[in-house]
Amino acid sequence: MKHVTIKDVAKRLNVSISSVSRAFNDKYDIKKETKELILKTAEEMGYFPNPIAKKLSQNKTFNIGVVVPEFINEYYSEIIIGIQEVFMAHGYQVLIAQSDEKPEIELKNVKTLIHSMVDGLIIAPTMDSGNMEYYLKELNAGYPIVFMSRVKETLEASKVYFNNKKWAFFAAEHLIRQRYKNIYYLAGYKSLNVSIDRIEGFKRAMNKHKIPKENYKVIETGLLAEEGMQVIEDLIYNHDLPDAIFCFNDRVAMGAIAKLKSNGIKVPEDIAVMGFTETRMVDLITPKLSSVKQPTFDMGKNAAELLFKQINNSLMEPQTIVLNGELTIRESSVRN
Amino acid sequence: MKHVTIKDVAKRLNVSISSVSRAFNDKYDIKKETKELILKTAEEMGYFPNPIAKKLSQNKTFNIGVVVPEFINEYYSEIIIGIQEVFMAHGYQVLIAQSDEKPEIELKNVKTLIHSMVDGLIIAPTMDSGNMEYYLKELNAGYPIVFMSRVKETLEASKVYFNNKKWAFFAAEHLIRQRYKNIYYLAGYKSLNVSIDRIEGFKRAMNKHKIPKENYKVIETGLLAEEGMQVIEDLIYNHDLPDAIFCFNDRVAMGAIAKLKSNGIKVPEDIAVMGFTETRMVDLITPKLSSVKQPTFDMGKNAAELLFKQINNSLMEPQTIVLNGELTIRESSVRN
DNA sequence: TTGTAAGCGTTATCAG
DNA sequence: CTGATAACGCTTACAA
Repeated sequence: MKHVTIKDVAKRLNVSISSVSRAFNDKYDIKKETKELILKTAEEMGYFPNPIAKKLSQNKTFNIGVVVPEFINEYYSEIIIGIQEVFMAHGYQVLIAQSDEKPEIELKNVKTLIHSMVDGLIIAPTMDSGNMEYYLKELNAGYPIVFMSRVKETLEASKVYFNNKKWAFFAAEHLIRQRYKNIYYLAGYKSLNVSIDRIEGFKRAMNKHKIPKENYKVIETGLLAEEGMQVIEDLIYNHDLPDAIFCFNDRVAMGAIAKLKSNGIKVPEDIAVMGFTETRMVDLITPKLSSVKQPTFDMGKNAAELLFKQINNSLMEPQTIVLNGELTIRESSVRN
Repeated sequence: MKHVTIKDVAKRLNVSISSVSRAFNDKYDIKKETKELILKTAEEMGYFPNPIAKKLSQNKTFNIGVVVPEFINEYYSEIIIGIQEVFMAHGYQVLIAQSDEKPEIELKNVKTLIHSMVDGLIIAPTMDSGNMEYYLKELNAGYPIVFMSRVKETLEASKVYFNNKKWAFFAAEHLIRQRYKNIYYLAGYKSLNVSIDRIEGFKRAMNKHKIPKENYKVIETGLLAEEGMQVIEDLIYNHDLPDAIFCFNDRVAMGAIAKLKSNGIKVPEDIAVMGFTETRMVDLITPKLSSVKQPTFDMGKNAAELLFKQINNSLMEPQTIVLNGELTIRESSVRN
């Protein structure tokens, strides 16, 4: 139970604790044999440097904090794995906090992590609340922060995000090319930065292909399957069905498809459906869902690397990384 | 950037640092006014106790480690949320490590966490490898560990798990009551403790209802949808199809359903399907999937509370908590 | 009720 | 190359 300390090792070998310390941190000069002897003995004694003491004396925690809106869905889980991979390789611990999609909880999480003195933060904000100001204040005070995923392009800070405009454009264009004439976009929350970007991409495709304004619509939904269902129910009730639907994410798409099917409307024969942020479910549902895949793992890795550089002051200017994805057409969005 | 310390506060008020310390830890006697004055001044100065220093002097890290097989699927994510809720309320940080279903990585994760001196561990093991011995050695050496989810009932340690036998029995019995005569169980990995228990529950139902041995089968699959698909493909190839299939989890079930459908086999008309470990997808697929819901959140909370007690020595004997679930019959397993 | 001072286990500076 | 020793910021006997 008792932890062997550097002193125990030093005493055993009749060397100073500094020597032992040096043996374990090869940035100092120390004779090779001494070092090997120390390491060997330490090993035998079951000594392992106490990370807490190291943290205190170096005034670093070697912890970083990651704040995500949720990690129930695979999207942020995969991102986190990417982050962990980078930081664990550098001997850091990654503290994960999830905000349950609530800005208040997000702010609390960030404050808790800052109080626990993490060396840096990766934040994937929920909605655009007033929190950003607070984060930027911390950032300007010298706190390393990297923003991720749901961020504005204009944000003056290091950030990593998906090129939502471009890929929403591609997805919408695909539907147009399939000769669908009436296309509705179930757009997530309009207050979400990513939503705004995807709406812009969607509209750009409509304009480029000269789809008349009365032939497309942007409808606000939430992020959940139930909300996709609700919108479809309303559309059915209002006899206002398009021939193609583009959804904010796969969950909304799956909700929409389920509701359409249960009303005897066939996908894609009667109405085509397109998802976004591809999940593992796409191949398992009927029809298989067309969707846009985001490079989640890379997103995490990139954000982590940016933060790591920031922590070590090797990043002078805020840097922005914009990632691209992959559009895979499956059964749900093609003419037979 | 510079952190305000206890000394700064003490100096400002001309009190000793111990007084300041005491003001922040109300377990010592201190005059009420002094305390309030100190707290107020500290607040003004932006002082916040340095957690690292506290950790070092108390020889505790106030960190606990959680090792899960994966957190891509909602199952462990929800469990983690339950754990976090309990420990954050006690001022602990929760370090999460995922083993990618690999025992070697799991062992490495546990060792890393122990080296980083977490005050206790919650381990959800991947497979039954030799790792258990190592964990029990640490446990016996006084290290607080709680095991979770995929554990043997005979394990002599605190543990929290789902009553797999019972609920696999209920699920299988439901299929029998629906008058399905040939029932196959796609059983996950046989080396998984939960698999063994569910197989036992399945067989118990078969025996109770006197289903002849030639009318049921236990087939090893993995944990993934693809593996469910593969098994169905093989069965189709061998002209060996039952009239009902019970699956290790919803993913396997969804894979099975997808493969059956793509071969023109109707669910549940031709073959009924039953899932397990209910996911949010159950209502979104066609047909809606019958499944057994596990209390993930409670599982996390219970494990966390057990560990917390162990850390604080208020738990003398290893304790076992066995949780129950909920069987929901949907479209995939009923006769019309 | 308050202050003094010795830890906690390292790193890092400065001599030697 | 190695050893003493002062930090790091807090808790906690012990004394007053």
